[in-house]
Amino acid sequence: MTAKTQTRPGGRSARVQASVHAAVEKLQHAMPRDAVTIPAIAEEAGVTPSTIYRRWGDLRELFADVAIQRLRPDSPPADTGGARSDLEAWTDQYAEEMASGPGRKMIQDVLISQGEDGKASACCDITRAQLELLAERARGRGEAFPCVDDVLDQVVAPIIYRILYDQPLDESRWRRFIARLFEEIADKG
Amino acid sequence: MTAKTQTRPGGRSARVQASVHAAVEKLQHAMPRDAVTIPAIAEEAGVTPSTIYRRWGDLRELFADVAIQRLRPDSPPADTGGARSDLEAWTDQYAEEMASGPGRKMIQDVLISQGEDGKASACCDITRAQLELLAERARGRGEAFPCVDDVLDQVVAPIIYRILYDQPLDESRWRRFIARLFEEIADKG
DNA sequence: AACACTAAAGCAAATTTTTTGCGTTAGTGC
DNA sequence: GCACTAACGCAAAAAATTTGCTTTAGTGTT
Repeated sequence: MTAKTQTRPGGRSARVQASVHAAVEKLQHAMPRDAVTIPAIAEEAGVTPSTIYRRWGDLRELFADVAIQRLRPDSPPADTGGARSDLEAWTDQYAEEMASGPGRKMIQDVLISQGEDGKASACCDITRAQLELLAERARGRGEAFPCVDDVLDQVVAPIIYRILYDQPLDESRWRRFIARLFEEIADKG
Repeated sequence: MTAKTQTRPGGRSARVQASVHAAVEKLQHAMPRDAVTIPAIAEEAGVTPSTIYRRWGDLRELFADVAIQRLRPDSPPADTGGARSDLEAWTDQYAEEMASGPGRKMIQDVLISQGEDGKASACCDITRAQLELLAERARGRGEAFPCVDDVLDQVVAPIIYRILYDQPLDESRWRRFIARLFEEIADKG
């Protein structure tokens, strides 16, 4: 996952990674974001700056790395008993989380990095996986559920887009988008 | 617009801004992006680094500034004779432009900056203005046109979202999204 | 047209960050 | 336990950013 944790001679990632990540999170709370420098993180983490430079390259990559870990949901989406209300509940929580100060920072951190590898798409995949879970749960109940890509495009995308462009959506609006998707699959059924 | 171009004693922006912008664009073409440094830009532009630092703060702000100017469309959207085909044509061009290498960089540059001011929302506003133009044109012809916010949320947002997350949409998909919006307003009419 | 006023730009020194070479240490597989 | 490899620490060198002060160029007024 973090690339070098595999079984190869010489690897030593776990400890350093943990303390650096912790240092980043601590400093991000303690001071304005642009004041968080690599030398400062290094000192807080008890490692040398060069370690961080060599391992992450720059602040952006490091921040993105931390952000992705925070994005990873710690619990599966709530089960409210019905497909549509499941999706609504998930969306409400997702939107709130993303619109929050830290949430926006995370999105930006991930997008900004996009150095070469697909760190950004990894982040999107996490969301998709959550939705797949909801879809599967619905299927298990014999309920209809919109295509996951459609949910991404018509519900998640506008939420993120508006957050990025500083004009957050309100709940009634994404509720409407969800309603549309369910209407559409109802027509076909 | 660029803040200091107003009528105030002491202003001197125009010349420096022009040469710095030009230098940025030239260097961005000539070398990998991370190799473009402020000192290099300063030399190319024939100004002192400190001038750039004081005026823009850092590379991100400067890049965003340049990107926004490039985003500003130089011609109004094509007139294809009908509201729906106008929107389709505009969307095709927009998506292509944004999905291109330089387009993606621009999006990122703008989003990354988001220092304090609403540079990002300015960028969204440019898109909105284009859509308003299409809507007005349709109105002039007596044709129905979807709500601009709906177009932003259901057509533009997924295009940008997918580009950011490195999984670009294909044409048939946004065509479908456009179709949905037109169906919806047809139902109400 | 000259004058006063203000903010931007130049310059250079001080500071901080980033890069780099090399020796050391810790984790892996045999 | 042994050999091997990559990550880390350390320190010097290079590059970047910041900062105080001076000079220069626009603006508005008389």
